[in-house]
Amino acid sequence: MTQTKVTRAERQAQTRDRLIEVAKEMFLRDGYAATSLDKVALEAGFSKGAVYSNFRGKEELCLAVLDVIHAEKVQGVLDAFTQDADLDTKLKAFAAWAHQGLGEPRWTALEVEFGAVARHNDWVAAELVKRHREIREAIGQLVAHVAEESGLSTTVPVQTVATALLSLGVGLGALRSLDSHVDVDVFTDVMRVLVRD
Amino acid sequence: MTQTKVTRAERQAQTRDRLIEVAKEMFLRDGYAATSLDKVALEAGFSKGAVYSNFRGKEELCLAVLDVIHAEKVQGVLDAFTQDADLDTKLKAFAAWAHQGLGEPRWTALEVEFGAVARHNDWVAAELVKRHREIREAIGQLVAHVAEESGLSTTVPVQTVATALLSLGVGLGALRSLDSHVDVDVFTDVMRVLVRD
DNA sequence: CACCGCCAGATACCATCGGTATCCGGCGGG
DNA sequence: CCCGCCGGATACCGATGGTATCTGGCGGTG
Repeated sequence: MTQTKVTRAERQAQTRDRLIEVAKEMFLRDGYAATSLDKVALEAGFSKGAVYSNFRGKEELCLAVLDVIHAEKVQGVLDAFTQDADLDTKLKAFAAWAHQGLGEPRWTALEVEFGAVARHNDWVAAELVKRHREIREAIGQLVAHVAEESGLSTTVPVQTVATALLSLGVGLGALRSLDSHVDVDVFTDVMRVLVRD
Repeated sequence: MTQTKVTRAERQAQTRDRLIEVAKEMFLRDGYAATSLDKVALEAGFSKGAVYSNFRGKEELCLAVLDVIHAEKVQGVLDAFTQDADLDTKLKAFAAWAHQGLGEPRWTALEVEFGAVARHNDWVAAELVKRHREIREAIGQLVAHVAEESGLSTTVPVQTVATALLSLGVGLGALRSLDSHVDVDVFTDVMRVLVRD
């Protein structure tokens, strides 16, 4: 039985999580600019005041949302490559994941739209850059690990591969969010070329 | 001596061109959302009414701006590859152009930010997709031409190369507009890998 | 156990923006 | 020469992000 014995801090944490959850859905579906704080708060069952009492503003809310999304993405990549199988199986698993990842949800679209916002606020820009560097670092380590494990070498430095894959993913996703005819397999095709030797 | 003998249509065309010119500068410098039509009109020496009498709205103004930018970009690429020299010289010329193209101006940032806007307006989305397809087509033909001329074959289909290069350029530019430490050379590195055999 | 300070969240309000409706003044055809 | 037409100006609206202020109930204290 869940006691109604919840401290104020716990209540606030619940409010915060619910706001992030609702905001994530709306940001991904409608984009950053088209999602108003009023609508997020209302959909979550609160008023705009709740948002401003949990986040410094719209940007900080979006950063919190991006943190959740990034964690999900990292987990997805790890799941694909962690299984005990040969490289081709792993690449296929990753390709399948990338397919549904670059397919419908508009993650990269949100990422780049928010990037435009960040350019007007040094603090937001710094926070976003920090996250991007972590992601590139993670990709680089993963690529290095996979390459070594499979006895392959990359055609260019690992850091270049990481930057290329992140850029390609972001760009491809952004293009695809407009034109679903853009071929998703381009991503894995390029990836194979970069790690082949 | 330039006669003041200008028809009304000519005057309006001048107004339109001036608005596009000013809007291009402000969109690239501050981004789409952060550029208000009031400021554009004022900076151009007109009022907001002039904007709405020349364009259906902010989106159409931005499409006109993108047309100008696209034309400049295409010309830049052609200039790099049209010169009569060996492949490596051409690639170096292109690399130099890409360096200053992906470096400071925030073209790709504008492109992806406007892409987010386009998702809420079918007509705008269609117009943008049309332009993207033309660009990919142009890149594809150029790559095919260069490869054939140099007796090389691409490691993946030409259309894939074109999509990869456009996506990579867009993504890399978007990332770089936030974090200038992201390596520009990634673009040409990947390009070399894709056309080498 | 009663009381009161404090804080999460609500409410009211403001500036700015894209967009629309309406108006004005000078060009150009009759 | 004159009047209709249209490019551009002006006034206004609804929505949005952000700020200031208020309030009611939780939780530490005597």
